[in-house]
Amino acid sequence: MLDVAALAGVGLATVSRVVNGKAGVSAVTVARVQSAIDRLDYRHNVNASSLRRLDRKTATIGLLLEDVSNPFMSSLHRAIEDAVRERGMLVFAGSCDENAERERELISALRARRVDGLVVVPAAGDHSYLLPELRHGTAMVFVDRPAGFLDADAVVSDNAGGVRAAVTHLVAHGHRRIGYLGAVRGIATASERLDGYQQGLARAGIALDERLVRMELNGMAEGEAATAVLLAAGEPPTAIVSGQNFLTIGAIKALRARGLQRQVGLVGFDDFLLADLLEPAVTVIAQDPAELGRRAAELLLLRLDGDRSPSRRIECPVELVPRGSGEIAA
Amino acid sequence: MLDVAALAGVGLATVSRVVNGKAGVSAVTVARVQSAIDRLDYRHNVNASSLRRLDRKTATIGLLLEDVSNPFMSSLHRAIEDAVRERGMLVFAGSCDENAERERELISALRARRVDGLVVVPAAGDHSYLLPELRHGTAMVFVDRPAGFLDADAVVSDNAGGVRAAVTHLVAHGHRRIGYLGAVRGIATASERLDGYQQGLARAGIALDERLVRMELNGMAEGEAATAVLLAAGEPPTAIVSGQNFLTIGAIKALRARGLQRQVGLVGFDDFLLADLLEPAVTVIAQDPAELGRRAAELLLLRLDGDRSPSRRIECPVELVPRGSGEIAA
DNA sequence: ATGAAAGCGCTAACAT
DNA sequence: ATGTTAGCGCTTTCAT
Repeated sequence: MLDVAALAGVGLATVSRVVNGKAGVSAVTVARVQSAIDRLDYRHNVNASSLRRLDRKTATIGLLLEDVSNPFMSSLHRAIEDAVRERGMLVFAGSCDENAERERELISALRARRVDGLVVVPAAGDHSYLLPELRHGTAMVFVDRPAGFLDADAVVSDNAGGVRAAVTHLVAHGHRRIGYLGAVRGIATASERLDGYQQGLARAGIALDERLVRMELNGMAEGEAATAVLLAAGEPPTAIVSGQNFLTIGAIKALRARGLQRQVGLVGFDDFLLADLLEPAVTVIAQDPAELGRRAAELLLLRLDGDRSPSRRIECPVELVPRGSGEIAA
Repeated sequence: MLDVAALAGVGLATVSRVVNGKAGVSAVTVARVQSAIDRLDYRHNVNASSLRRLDRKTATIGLLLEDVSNPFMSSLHRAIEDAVRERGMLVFAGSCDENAERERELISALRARRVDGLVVVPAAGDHSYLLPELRHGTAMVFVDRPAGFLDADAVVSDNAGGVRAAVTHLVAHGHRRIGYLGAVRGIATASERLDGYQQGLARAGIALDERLVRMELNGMAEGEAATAVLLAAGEPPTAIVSGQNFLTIGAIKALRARGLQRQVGLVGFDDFLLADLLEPAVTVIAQDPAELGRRAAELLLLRLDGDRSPSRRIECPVELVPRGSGEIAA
């Protein structure tokens, strides 16, 4: 910057004004500085800038996902990127893998880089350790699940409602023995969805049969194995609700392996690519990850603009998409 | 940091030494400083640190993808994240959407944050504008495609070889009229794959029929439409090779719509989730995005460690995965 | 409209 | 083993 000032024959402050697009510089001076910038291939140092500037802003946010390569998470990612891009902000992305320690490490690294805000898909556990950070003024929004033991903004899907609708849908097709596959209870979404299952049964006046419920499942293989167990039981379910997309795919594999994909009903939480091209096509409760991301980014930007109102919880609707697998009669 | 020094009753430099884990501080002093850090909830400022430090390193890299939410790209992302995580580095991720201008904007923003290195899936076009940056010492590796008009490290798949193998495979199943669906020629992978198609035909002694080739396709819908055109022609192809995963899915839809999915052979470039559960299951030429990412990160870290040797080009093998759609006889 | 100088949080050189 | 000081690139007073 000093070089630019020297070449343009102006003072340091003037270059700073030009670089930051501030008023109070004559057009000729701007042009001179601009050409010096171009000639020297000068690149503004945002880090140094934020160090000195009053608001301390780095125009940078941190995004913590369960896994950047998970399709649901990466759709969230894209929506958030697009939303903050307009403000010239860049996003640090990281994967926590549902690991609380990894989450803390990443947040610590992000803090050290002085990100303006944080969008977090929280791992299970206690997030009260973020209270000082929150109070300090770092904008923070949780997505997909609320933070544990921390009063902070959250944007989530209507998990219970979605699964409730799925159960009701299957009941309407004559099913009474409906199995359920769920992820680790510690994850808020998993326990809310299980609640929805129980509510759905209750509304239909069906007693809960614990033997039809498999929780703590993680990934396709475990979904497949759990489905196999359900199907092998004395009184197997006539339909299954799966609480997560990889579990759904596992369930499909198990059904296929037994030639039961057209006999046993199936509704999965989360839409996925090609669900409509499988046979039968898969009925799902579709979340809208892009919408979740947009709303989260919107809230974050509000906070960054100084909004200090009480924390908000936004619940996005989900949609049951009938495609075939959920319309198999009992 | 000044506060920490005051509370611990030591000098600034000593706190810096402790924070950076440098030798030459007595165990007691370290403990005292550490406890002051904890008490004050002090967080090191990496930006300020890099400003003053000799090597200027920010422990940060930039990753430019076509789209962070594209499954192939996000797998790359994850592999790179994992590789640099061990060094305590964070990654800025961004989507260029095959848009050269967007790429420049992002790179400019990353430069302004003084990233140590760049991993880029380049949009079509001229990348010589990065030469000053490269010379200046920013580590830079291109993945999936080489940079245009810039001599820089690149990690790519064997695109031509993969499509050649696909054609040979179809020929072995009796096909002579093989259609091809490809993306925009400006993208290196698209033109290399088209080359592979022509090579495969040439090796089989089959004359190229331009009417069987559809290029400049973008996305599922265009893939479907192009397939429809091929199938509606006077002498339709008995098999199709698709040069990209979304085009493949489009082709499947078109075949299904005409009930031809068991008559017309299909091999797609890029594996995708559920390709094995479709009927018929889809034969693909599988790339290994995680391996591409690992190799790219490896190269980048070498450069970051000061390697100034001539630029390297690493080509990763691809694998033809026969699943059914590619084994339909002519 | 412009410039000079102070100082953001830190590391490195030089003290001791 | 530890402290003092200069200065990284920048923005912000406060001058003029």
